[in-house]
Amino acid sequence: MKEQYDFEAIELKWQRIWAEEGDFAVHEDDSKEKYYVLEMLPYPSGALHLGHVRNYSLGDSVARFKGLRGYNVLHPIGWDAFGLPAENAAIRNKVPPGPWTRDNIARMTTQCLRMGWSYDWSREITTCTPEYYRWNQWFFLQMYAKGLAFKSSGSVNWCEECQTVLANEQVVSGRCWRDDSVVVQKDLEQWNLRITDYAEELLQDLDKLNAWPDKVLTMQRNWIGKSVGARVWFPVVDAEDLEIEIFTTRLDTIYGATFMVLAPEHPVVRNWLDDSIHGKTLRAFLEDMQQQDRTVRSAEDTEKQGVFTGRYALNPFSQERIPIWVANFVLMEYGTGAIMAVPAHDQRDFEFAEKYQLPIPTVIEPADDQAETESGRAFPDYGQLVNSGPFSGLASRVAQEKMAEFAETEGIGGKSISYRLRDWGFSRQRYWGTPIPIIYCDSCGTLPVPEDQLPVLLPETDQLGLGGSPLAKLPEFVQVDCPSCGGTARRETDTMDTFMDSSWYFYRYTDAQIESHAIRQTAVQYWFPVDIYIGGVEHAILHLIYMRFFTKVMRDLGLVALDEPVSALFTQGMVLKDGAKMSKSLGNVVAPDEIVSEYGADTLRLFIQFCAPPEGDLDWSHKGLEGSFRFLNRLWRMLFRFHRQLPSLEREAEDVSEAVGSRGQEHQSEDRKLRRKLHQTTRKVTQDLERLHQNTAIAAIMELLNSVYEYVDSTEPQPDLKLLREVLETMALLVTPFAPHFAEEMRSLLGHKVRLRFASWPEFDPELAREEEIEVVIQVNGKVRAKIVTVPGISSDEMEKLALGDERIESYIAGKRRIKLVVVPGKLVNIVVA
RNA sequence: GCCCGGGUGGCGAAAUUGGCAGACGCACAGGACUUAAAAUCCUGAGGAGGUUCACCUCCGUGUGGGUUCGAGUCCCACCCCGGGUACCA
Repeated sequence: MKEQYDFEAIELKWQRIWAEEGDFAVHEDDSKEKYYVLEMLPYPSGALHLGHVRNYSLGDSVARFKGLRGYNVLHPIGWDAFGLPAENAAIRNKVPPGPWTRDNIARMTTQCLRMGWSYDWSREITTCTPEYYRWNQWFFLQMYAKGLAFKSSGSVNWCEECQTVLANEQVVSGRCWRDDSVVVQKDLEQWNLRITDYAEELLQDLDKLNAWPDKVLTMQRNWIGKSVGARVWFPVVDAEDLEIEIFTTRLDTIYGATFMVLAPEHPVVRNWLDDSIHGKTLRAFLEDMQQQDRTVRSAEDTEKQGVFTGRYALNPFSQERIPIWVANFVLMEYGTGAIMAVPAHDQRDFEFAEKYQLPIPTVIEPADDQAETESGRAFPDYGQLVNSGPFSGLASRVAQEKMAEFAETEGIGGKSISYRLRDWGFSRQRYWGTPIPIIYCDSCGTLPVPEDQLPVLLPETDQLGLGGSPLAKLPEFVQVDCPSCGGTARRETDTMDTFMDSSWYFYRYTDAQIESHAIRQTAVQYWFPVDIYIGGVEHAILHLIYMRFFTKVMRDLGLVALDEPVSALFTQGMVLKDGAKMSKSLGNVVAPDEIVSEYGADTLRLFIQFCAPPEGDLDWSHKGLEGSFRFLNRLWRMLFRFHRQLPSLEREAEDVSEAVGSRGQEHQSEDRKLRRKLHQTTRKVTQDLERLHQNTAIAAIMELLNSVYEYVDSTEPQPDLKLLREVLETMALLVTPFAPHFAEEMRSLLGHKVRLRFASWPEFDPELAREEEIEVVIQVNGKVRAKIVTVPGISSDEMEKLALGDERIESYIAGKRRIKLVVVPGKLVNIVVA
């Protein structure tokens, strides 16, 4: 054993052995309980950053802990390799996306190996390979056949200068990030996936996800945004058969609807643009709206803007003629893209009505016990109906029921449920993604690519310049024989949203090599559900809802027998630098490589898990790394000091009394104290790891090491070597989840011939962990006035007696009247006096 | 704007259920070792004030209120920071 802790030699040595011996390769084994640890797969952006290090070190600590606890652990990794950054890099650096991505993967793989994470690399997947993405295409075809994939018009950010679609990220305050020209909204035919068919189930099944964080459940619930209300058709005056459908959650206010508002994108608006009086202003307004960002447009503090269309509708309840407006604050994506405006009882409608001087009649009055309406504001609460024809006098809730019934019998509407959730806009006018397997034939129409012709290969190209869909510019890709008539046809040139790739990859891990099918069902049956899924909280909505949706689709296709793929979710906090998300554009990325070469992977892994709780954000600072490095060195020195003297493993079974007896009685209390600390620490670390409190688990191990130093000091020159050996043995196991190379080396130095893979997590004895004495706090009027050391299990009566009898307490209560006395068993006495 | 989080010493943080606020670590200070320094080992420490120091008092978990014998923890209002907002992943 060397005196110095040579982390590099140790880490490289064990990484080699783990790989050679295949320590992390797993297979389905019915004799063991399985445990599937999944971390969100990385996007190969270039190099590992500290966010990755944090995520995967946490996952690895869980995987190694569960492995030591006897589970058959599946711990896979792969690459989310399609996406926009590769295309941006291609345009910037003139490197095609394929090679760029593959280079990044190679580099990041090396970095992962250097970190010593326990992945089963034989299951590695890369989503940009035909072996993977052909199954994206296959799934798409199944969904197309079931009507779950469909085309519809959708609006995109369009840059006239580049003649191309921009991602939201590429729009910087309304302008193109490349040439600073104004971005407009443009309608394009787009593929969609019908996630809204599953809206109710996605909402209901959130209740099954007991081991998901509440905040994620809440966010998803709000995202799905179920609202119960009614639909009503408003006939347009002087337009035969034309009716506009609205959705409202406040049918009870319909007599107060004095105008209608349509979203600028509403289809009926297009037909009114030629109106001789209003057409011009209408066209100008719509053009204006094309340049207004959608999130800004709907913001409450955004100035409400609108124009009158020149048309009127008939309020089907009051039979009043009401004007139809178009305005920025109504969105096509929500509800029906049209609202009945009730200015007296909706704040946005109120502001709009005031601005454009529309009538604001009151139809709801507060019930007697409610506050008066505030003037200058809408009254949005429930109350009692007035000026509402036959419904006047009813309470809001009752009126909603009666009015919905009325609408139904009259054939003018009825009860309805609306969701905020929109269908999944699935196509991208980009190159670096999975080609959508669709063929357009002038005579046969839209046709799916026959399954036996999959995959539709993405051609390797560097023709990425500006303008339109890159694939559309590759004739050899576009031209295809029609699978039906054999004539000349065109391929779809849009590619899939990359969220497709990450919606089912975790199934593929269970048999990553299978060529005949997307997944092997027996493998999925064995490994699923995922026992814990660990990833950044920034994925709380999109990825995690698409993934849930996809599982339900797969279930309905008969592929899996699951409603939900993931039983427990852990959302990790972000790694920040100076209070902001680390990103290349901010130039605040910290590279782990330097840290690894200066301190080693174990120190980095240990520190990144020690310095903050895993669910909280971590503002990175180098300070403190030294402390984790010091801890490992301190442990190393203790080992070095005693490793030659420690009783050998072979003699471990021999009688303990021999060793203890020979050193007499004098240090028995120190021995007991250390043994107690050992069992307490094992208990604490075990419990903390079960609830993913890695930071406090590490703190506990540090405390134990401090106790060992104290023990060695106080028992000098005769520490109980048998006990010392037991402590060091246990510590090797306890640090394994955080510093596995160190642990492996430590065990080998202690004489173990078998590696951690064959070891077991230490047990603790609650008897030995029990404290000999406890401290009871005595408060007077809630202030700590004394502390009394006593025995565990003391009764409440005795505690009270001790408290009242304590001389320090006497001066505080003497001559005062006792009002109350609270005893918390084993902990505290509070005497309340006046 | 809307939805979801977070705010505790000089710093990262801890505090399973409402019960001693500040474990553990960093930085700092002092001591031991050393010719010296580094490293190491040991000790100290929330802030203010009093006593002349081993004791005591008050203040203290973003701000202001509230519930409670007792609040970092629960409730109400507000301020600041972060994430998401459907084409970044």
